[in-house]
Amino acid sequence: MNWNPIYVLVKKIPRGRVMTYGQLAKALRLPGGARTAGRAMAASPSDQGVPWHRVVGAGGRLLIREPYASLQRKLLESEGLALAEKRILDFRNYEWNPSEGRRRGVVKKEKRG
DNA sequence: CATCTGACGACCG
DNA sequence: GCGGTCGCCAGAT
Repeated sequence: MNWNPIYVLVKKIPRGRVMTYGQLAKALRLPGGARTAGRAMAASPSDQGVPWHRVVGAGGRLLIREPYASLQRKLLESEGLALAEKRILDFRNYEWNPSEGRRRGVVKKEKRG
């Protein structure tokens, strides 16, 4: 199969969490950087369970264009993420790092006022 | 071969 | 915080 390491890593992103193209590139030391990750994602197979919607631009920006943009928004919202027009709100709380592995790493608790 | 176009990211104003 | 620009690299025309 096309076990592109990018897809392997993307598959590990937990539900309700996201990673950026740049993070993927950095984690896998992809030559060409984030664009390479983006190119791979654009060609991600739809029948291999790759949660492509969990990959977003730096800062939690939503970069995908229609018609997939709508689908991505829908999927992310269904996983509990709050979205603004062009980005994920409180992106920092959802960003996932492969090192977290099975660590809790869940949402950082907000300071109570 | 020249040029344009991206599922990008860092910078700058 | 937002839009514009530049650097990067592979594919398409």
